[in-house]
Amino acid sequence: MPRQRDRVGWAEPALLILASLADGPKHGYAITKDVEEQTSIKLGPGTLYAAIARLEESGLIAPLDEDERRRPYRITAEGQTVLDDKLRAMARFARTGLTRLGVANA
Amino acid sequence: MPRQRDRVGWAEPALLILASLADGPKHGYAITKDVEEQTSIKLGPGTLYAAIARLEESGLIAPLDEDERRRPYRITAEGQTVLDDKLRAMARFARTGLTRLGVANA
DNA sequence: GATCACTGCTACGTACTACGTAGTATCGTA
DNA sequence: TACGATACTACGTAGTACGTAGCAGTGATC
Repeated sequence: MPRQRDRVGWAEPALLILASLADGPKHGYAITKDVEEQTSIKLGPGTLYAAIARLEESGLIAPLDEDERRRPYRITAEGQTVLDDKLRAMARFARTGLTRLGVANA
Repeated sequence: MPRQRDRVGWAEPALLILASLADGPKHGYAITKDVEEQTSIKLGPGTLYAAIARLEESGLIAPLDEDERRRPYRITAEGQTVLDDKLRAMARFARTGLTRLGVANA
């Protein structure tokens, strides 16, 4: 799916959300803001809440007590494991790619 | 899109292809093999050639002389720029995420 | 005290695209 | 000559990213 400006996306919403929750529990809107700060990627509400629902269904995140205006979520142990795996793979991939590009600091 | 085993994908085919071509020109099948070696991600032909077509259309990769059995491609200067940006963003994101997870080597 | 901006989420439609499977053809090799 | 690897085309399905619109509560400002 055409991501942001060019067609080459590097992270899917689910991963962005997981990484955001790795910092501590947050509700949807706070996740959007955090992701935007960290990555400059703006998740629209449609994208965000759909992805959250799928993550919850997969058991990678879990809902907390909801103050009827906010729906906070936390990352589960399984979510942490998955996230850890993915981030390591990403880091490895990025390092290799930068090396291939001939970038010094890789 | 459900990626591989779990639902949390970390790299889109377009990026995998770009990174593979950063190493030098390759034809489709060789890209599949390279990506699989580097990332354990298997790109089916449908996914692969569709993504290649889009990358070519975007000017991020360009075709080379085709030996009628193989269609080799190279990464363009614009492709290198885009790839460099994405990989740096990925590396930053992965580092931040691992830190948040409390991982030592981040 | 009406308007405006921000917070926070729901609902919905569209189009993209990841993925799998089947099929075609060439080549090497045992 | 039959099998496996190489190399790509064609096609259908369903998942999902993304945008827009809408609704509601909370301030701040004038």
